[in-house]
Amino acid sequence: MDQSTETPGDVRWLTPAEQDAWRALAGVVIKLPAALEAQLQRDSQLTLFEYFVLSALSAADCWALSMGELAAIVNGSLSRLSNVIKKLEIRGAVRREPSPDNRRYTHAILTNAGWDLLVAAAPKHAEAVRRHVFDMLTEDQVAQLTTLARGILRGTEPDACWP
Amino acid sequence: MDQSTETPGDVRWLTPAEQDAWRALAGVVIKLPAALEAQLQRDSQLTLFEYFVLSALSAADCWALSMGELAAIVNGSLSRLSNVIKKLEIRGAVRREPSPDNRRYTHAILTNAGWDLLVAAAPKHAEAVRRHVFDMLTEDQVAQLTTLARGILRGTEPDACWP
DNA sequence: AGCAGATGTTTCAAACTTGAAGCATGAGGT
DNA sequence: ACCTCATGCTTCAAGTTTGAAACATCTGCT
Repeated sequence: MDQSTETPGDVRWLTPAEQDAWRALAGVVIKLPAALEAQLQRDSQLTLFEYFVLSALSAADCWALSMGELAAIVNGSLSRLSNVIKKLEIRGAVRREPSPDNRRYTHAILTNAGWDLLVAAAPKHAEAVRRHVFDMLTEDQVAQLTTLARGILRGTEPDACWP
Repeated sequence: MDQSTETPGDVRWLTPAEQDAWRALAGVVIKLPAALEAQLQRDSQLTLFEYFVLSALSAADCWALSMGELAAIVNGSLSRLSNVIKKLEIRGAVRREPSPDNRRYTHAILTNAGWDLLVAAAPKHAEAVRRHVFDMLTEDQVAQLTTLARGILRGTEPDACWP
């Protein structure tokens, strides 16, 4: 409400080169997930988020993770995850049970049916990722992409700064 | 529904290097917009999408664009845009009127108040983009990013292929 | 043991998004 | 001129996401 007191003199605006980069990056950030979602939905009736969830569980010990751990891995809020797990549970792809150690924790556990669903979805999803991303890049560019994206990710993590 | 007839032999899975790149890119695609949204919301009560809308209008001739053009520029569905413009209109940042040429077209037009809102929001938003993205990259990396992102964008555009 | 607070998850209402259906205006054929 | 279809936008219902509050379990203090 009070940003009219901003002193414009000290703003570091983006350079033209940075503006170009930002436009391109913004496009990717919007369109890439949309394209992958569309493919997953069409071929496997899965959301990208649901796919990440199944994928994360399949990589975990005993195919099980607590809701909190899982939410952190798939970058989603706890309440969003809770709803999605509920949906996947109804579909039979996942089951929930309280941790035997500490009954505050709910374990989300991949079922065999969930594994089958993931296995069925994976090939076309991998193809889509390849088509949309890696077919467009040289090997060197893949290495660059990894470095770049990790750099940006580092910049996104520490949110504890106020102007 | 019929992907069980998939022959797994010919799937080009991702290489380990590609998997690394994909994990990093997926992180960026999720977290970067979330971080920018949070800042805009906090400082200017604006969605990233709303910011894009105001920004696109401010760059247009006469501060006006038809709904369809605007939707294409900001990468949103027409119905989403229609709702958002309605909200911005209530807020006084935008006004709508039918095109004089062809009354099927609705022009969304930036108001002075909308311009002020954008100008007030821009400095902190630019700072956020800089902090989250460009402060993490060297000048060379910015150039790489532009090329990479444009490549990926090209891969995302032509969606007219079915397996 | 008993209780205050911390921790992990779920639920609820409000806001948002989506796709389909509806509405309005124009263009093209007869 | 009339009718039909195409085009541009809006609205509606259904589904999703969010943040806050509720709920349940555990921990540590007395």
